[in-house]
Amino acid sequence: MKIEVVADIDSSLAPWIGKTSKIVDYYLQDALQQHGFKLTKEQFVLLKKLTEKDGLNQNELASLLYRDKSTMARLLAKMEKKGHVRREQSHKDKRINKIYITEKGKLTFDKTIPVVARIINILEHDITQTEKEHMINILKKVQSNLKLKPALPQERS
Amino acid sequence: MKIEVVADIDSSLAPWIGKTSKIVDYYLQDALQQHGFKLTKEQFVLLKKLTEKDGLNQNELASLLYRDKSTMARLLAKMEKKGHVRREQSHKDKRINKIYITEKGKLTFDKTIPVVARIINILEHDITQTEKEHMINILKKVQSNLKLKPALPQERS
DNA sequence: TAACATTGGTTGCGTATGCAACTAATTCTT
DNA sequence: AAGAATTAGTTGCATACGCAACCAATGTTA
Repeated sequence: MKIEVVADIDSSLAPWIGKTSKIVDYYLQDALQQHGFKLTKEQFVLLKKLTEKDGLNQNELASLLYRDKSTMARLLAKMEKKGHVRREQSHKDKRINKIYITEKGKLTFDKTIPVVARIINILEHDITQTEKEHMINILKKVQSNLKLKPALPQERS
Repeated sequence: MKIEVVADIDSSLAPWIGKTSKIVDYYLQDALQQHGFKLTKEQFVLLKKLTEKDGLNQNELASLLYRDKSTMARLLAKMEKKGHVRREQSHKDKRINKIYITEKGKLTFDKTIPVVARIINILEHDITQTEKEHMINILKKVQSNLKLKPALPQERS
């Protein structure tokens, strides 16, 4: 009887999603290191977001990247020290730090893109466009199923 | 041109898998805390594995759960201190610690299962069995696409 | 306007994670 | 059998993560 429930967990989506995500992260991280970029996956994602939208504050970034504001604060501190990112206190509201990507950050990001793109190509090998879309739809459904329930740190990405 | 590549990344599977996994983890963690279990998701997964197979050594567990042996060592130290797990040095090979789940560990695990099962039910709401199987197959394909390439810490789960 | 509430950001804490360097035990080689 | 290589586990280090408590600035309300 207990065994049934355990089997249920195994045949559910959750462990598959989790495990696959872990593997993807691992390869991405590995690729980023091997090519001499001292970027972590998280730092790459941050730069990507900043490339799309500059001048957000820390909370907004945390929200968009689905992390706690404290995590974001520390990530930004590291990135600022490395010179990839600039923190600028707002004049109107002195509580707010607006975040901008620097030239160095842009450069690093551009150099990193092909590496990431390569991993993505590998990982999607032999998967059709239809399958991809189908899968993304199911993933969206999983997300919205969970979004309905309790409260998350913040919003979506 | 750069924008194209960025768009490529966004429409690929990787970010969807990652984000969904993050959300699932978050809910699982939250549910485990809310019900007064002081278990983390990792600790739950460890107990689950031990329920299925007792007496493995640390490296084997690390391998099965897809983590570095140092991470596993520390997780086990915590679980041992809590009394969920017992570490027993092998007589034949004194390097090896065989890991056993304790009665307390079993009890905790059993009480936790319904909580996890509930999250799984929520997350799979409105997803058909066929869709589920289809999705798991694609996830398997992603995993094997990546497994072919460089080297991972260890083996599969 | 003074008191209270809210908001953005920081910090301490506990956990998790992988890598590299290390020790002790075991196995392989010569 | 002695020396070399391998293996299991540990530890230091850096990063990441969320929560809770906190501070300072802004907003709200009485």
